[in-house]
Amino acid sequence: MRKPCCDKQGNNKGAWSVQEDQKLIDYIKTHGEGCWRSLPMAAGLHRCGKSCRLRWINYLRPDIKRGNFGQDEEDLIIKLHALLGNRWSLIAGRLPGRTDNEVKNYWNSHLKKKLINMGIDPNNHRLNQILPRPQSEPAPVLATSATTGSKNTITTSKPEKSSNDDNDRVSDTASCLEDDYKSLVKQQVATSGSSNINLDLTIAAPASPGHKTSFGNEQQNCNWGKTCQVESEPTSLPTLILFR
DNA sequence: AACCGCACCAACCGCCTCATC
DNA sequence: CGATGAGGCGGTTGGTGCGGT
Repeated sequence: MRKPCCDKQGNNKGAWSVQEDQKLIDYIKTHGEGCWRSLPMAAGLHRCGKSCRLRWINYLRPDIKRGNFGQDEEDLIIKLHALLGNRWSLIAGRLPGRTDNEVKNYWNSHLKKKLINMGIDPNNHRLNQILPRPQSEPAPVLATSATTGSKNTITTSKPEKSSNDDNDRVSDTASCLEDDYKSLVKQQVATSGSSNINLDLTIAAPASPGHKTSFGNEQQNCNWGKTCQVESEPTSLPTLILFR
């Protein structure tokens, strides 16, 4: 068993003070990110490196966009969650200025409930058949098969952890869905016009500098490493349907 | 005014992956 | 090639604020 990295006595825990924030900002401005383990001592912080990293990435980074999520961001999160499951860092990488923690919190506190209210299972993005839905509600995302009874519904998101260990990774299904996603992107571009949301699924440096994703580590015999360009006509109707 | 429940979100914890030795 | 360290990720927790009773 490995010892925890933050077991050092005397390290601060809990909320960060303004002074601590300033020390961290000053240090990173001067020396840049990296070497989180040695950063606290160098910066004069009584924190573990992990805590410093989290604080910087989730709160102090200058390019962080704070405030409410826009409707386009919401939609994108839902779509990406359908594709990727709880891969928050990947999803956040598609949302400029948003952090994985923020996306995760927003999902858990807002979007999950929203989907449930719409009669959609947030775990698999499928329509709950028994749940009645007000007529005035907009038609939810849904796979064509969910309403037709076809078995072609693609279950993309990561199900509960207990169900299957393989589901804890970017599934082959997800990579197979890339084409569906391309279609969705194409639709989105056609219907909503310009957007500054980065819909590209390139597995590269995300929106913010220094924010690495783990995608490079998860190529898994697929072409995630390539820029996903919308270049071919969809050969079939996309399984996932846009909200709007 | 006091209490309670809920929602939100910052931060922590444990595990995983990758790099290095 | 296994052991170890560091960084990163996702799940969970705890503090705080707010609205309802």
